[in-house]
Amino acid sequence: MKFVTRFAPSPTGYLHIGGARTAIFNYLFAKRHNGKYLVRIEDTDTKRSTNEAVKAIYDGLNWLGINSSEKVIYQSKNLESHVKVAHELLDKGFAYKCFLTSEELNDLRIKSRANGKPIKSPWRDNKCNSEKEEYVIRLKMPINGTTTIKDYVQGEVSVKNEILDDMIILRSDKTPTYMLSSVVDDYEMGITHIIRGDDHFNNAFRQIQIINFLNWKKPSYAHIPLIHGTDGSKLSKRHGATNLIDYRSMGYTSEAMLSYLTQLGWTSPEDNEDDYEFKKAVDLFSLEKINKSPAKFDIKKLDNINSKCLNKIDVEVVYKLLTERFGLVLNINQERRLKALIPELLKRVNVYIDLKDDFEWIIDDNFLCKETNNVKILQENNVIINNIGGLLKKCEWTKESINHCLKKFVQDKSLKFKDVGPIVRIALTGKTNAPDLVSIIYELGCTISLNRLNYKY
RNA sequence: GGUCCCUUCGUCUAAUGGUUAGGACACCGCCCUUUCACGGCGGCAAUACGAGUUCGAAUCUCGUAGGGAUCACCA
Repeated sequence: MKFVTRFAPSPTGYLHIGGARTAIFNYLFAKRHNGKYLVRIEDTDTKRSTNEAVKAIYDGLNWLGINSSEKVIYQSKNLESHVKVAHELLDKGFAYKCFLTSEELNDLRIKSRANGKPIKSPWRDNKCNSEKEEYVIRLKMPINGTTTIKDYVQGEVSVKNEILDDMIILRSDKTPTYMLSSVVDDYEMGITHIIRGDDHFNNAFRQIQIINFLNWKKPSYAHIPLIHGTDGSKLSKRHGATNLIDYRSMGYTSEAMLSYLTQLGWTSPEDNEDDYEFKKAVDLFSLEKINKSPAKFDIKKLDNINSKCLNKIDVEVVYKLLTERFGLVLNINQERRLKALIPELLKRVNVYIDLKDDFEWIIDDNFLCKETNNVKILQENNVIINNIGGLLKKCEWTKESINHCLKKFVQDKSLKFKDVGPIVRIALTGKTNAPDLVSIIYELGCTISLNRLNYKY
């Protein structure tokens, strides 16, 4: 059997975290079964769809590296086909023209809310059509029996057909609605597995009626639970960024995002490592292991995974991320210093943009400590750093010798390393938290280290 | 309100009727150590509640409470 999945976002805003995860699950499932993963832009609502949103979706998917296996499909390009199906449904008696005005509809809605029954248009059983040109086409939902869906995530769920409303499939302006277009496109694209957000679950019972009327093959369904914020409510701006791409600018890697989102709601059946790589999930993914309950978005966990990813990826990659992000133009020495210290610095941050706090002392050849409290400490201990500067001048430039030099100084002066270390660190970096001294001195090089240590504060 | 879904440490989750209810993140402590980290070791911490079925329930059934989805000429 061939597997075809699709991610079908509507271009009305940026790519949401939840949408991204839906895309990932679709991608994973298709790859796992050597199938196709397609992207379809659901832009039948011309009033709300924008080109910017389409671009935002592409940017997000590109960042994660989960692009469509084939050319992206725009729903709006297939409108004719949707309209044709609407009329087919009408001709076969599975749909009807409804001439209700919006006022009449409002009245019906109020009544339906009161008695708990769906809206039934009086035009449903009217044999004679009105002469008016203003009408919508509604689907004639079955009123008896039940509809059952065997969902990969939700299990077997049944609803009574009487609760199904006669949904509109063609608007009065003759354009098809999502409820119709989506079904037709899924059919024409040969989608075998519909993996989408839980918010579409109720739609499935209604959309499946179209499939039944037309005798089309039913796709399999997997309605995945939504992602919630820390307080358990639907993820929103209150909980921080919900725009996927914002996490790129915050310094997260796409690898981390991919891994985090993959494990949010899905557990690997074999590998219990929480920080498994996304690549492994391609071989292990299964819809059955998706949890039914919504998961909360936890940025601390993302931080942890991101930190692990950063420490695993190549220094060259991090260097590239940094120079692009901050527009750094470095000479060969500056580049060498930064690259040499990146591995040490990465142990101390969760997101790579936090490395910017260390740029100055690493890159700037003429850097000197400026922070007033720290300058004061240097003034009080100027002799010590100058002494060390003097000793290092005669030192062979290897880590062993530098280490030996520092240790000997401490010993000769009958001091503790902790009396000297922090001062030297401030002189070299202007900070109290930094990688180990020997590495700093060695990588900064003789000239720069001596300049900073011999300075008269 | 109707319909549907959900509920295990703070968080992500494991445990397909029998486990001292396991792991990871976070948090706390100890060790390592020239600071901060990394790393290592350890600790805190959960089956929403109430009945029932059973020798035995996190697991099956029912009820209660809480949460979520949906009820558009949006998708």
